Amino acid sequence: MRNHDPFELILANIGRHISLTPEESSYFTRLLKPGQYARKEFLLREGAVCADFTFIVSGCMKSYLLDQQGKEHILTFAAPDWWIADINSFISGKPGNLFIQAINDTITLALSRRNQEILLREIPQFERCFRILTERAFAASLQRNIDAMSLSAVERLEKFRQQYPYLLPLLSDQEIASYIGVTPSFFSRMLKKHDLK
Amino acid sequence: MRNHDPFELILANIGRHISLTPEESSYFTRLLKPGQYARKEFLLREGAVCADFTFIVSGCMKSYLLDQQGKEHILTFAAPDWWIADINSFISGKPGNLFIQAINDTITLALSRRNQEILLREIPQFERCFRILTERAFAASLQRNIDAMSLSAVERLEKFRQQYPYLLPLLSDQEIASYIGVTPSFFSRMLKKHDLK
DNA sequence: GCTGGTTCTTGACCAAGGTCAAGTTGCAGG
DNA sequence: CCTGCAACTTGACCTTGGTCAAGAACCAGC
Repeated sequence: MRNHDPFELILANIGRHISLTPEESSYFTRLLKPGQYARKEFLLREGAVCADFTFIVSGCMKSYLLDQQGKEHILTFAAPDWWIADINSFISGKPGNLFIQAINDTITLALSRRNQEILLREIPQFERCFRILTERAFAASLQRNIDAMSLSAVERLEKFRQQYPYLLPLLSDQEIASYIGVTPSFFSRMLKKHDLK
Repeated sequence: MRNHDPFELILANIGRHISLTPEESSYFTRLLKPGQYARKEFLLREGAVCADFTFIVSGCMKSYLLDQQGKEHILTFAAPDWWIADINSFISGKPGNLFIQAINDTITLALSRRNQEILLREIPQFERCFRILTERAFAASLQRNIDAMSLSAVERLEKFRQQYPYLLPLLSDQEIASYIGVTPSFFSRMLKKHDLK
């Protein structure tokens, strides 16, 4: 029997941090808006306000920005069971500079800023939940800063592969190159030179 | 008349996010442990568990790591009214790899993990407060990732100077160089070449 | 007013990674 | 089965920033 409850994954995600009664769970899920995105479809574009905190049910998304020269820099990937947003825009309510785009056909659950506020007011435990989620994301982001400063491109690639093995089959070389911060041509040379194919 | 209440700054910091009764304020401040550090003194060393979330009352601190080649990479500076910690170690309870060191003589207020737990249990509003603080720190960290990927060294320096003008008189060139991710010798050349002195 | 340690500067050389353009390969749609 | 586009590769050359070592400048303490 397959998984017929679209909320099973997100409730398990939340349940790792707080315990909800069935009523609370159902209150929560009613605040979520299901969405689906075809491969390459955008959830958010540069200049738009990021109104939602989005949970990935299946598929995969990426957030990236275009620099002054129009080059794409990938900030994060989001696989199932992860959240994605342009945090800066989400917390400030101002237009952001990130794109969020589906890498694959993707099914999502969106929690809008407004509904998040309602949720936090009605079930204050969620403050705790979001604090913990944010702490972890923050720690991961700091680690990425450290890696960018102290590791070579090859080391960053190795680390990426070990850390996110399940992402590898979903991503093009270009996307991995962008995430670790090198150009596609250097990435290609790097694979060859170090026999990393 | 000078500021005689050592808790004034931290209460204002908290008060930007939540409203406390006088009783709550006093409950909170009793959970804080005052500390002072002489210039160059360590609050935390590599391999130790970071047990405290530390608020800077006056002075200035930095967190950094040493890479495999023994080079120092500064992750964050903390001026008065800021918090500093090795978040990774703090949330996991495991030994971390950061040093936290006073740049100047510094006065601090430390909230231990244990006391934070008590605080969160007794005054759940603090969940909200720490969620917001963490969100902001996370957003800043993401922005730093973006800058590292998409800006040149000179651009990163300019941005740093604009963003933290009050830090400049406290820091040596080496420290700024380390923060923006270049060597001291390249930093020196960079200043000369672009007349940035 | 020395003396010693930092910090900063500079020169000569080096290496990691970028750029641009021209192929190749691969594969999806018709 | 062909066409067309996107992804990947490769060559020639360039730029940014690193390394190492030596000297200059700047204190702080005595």
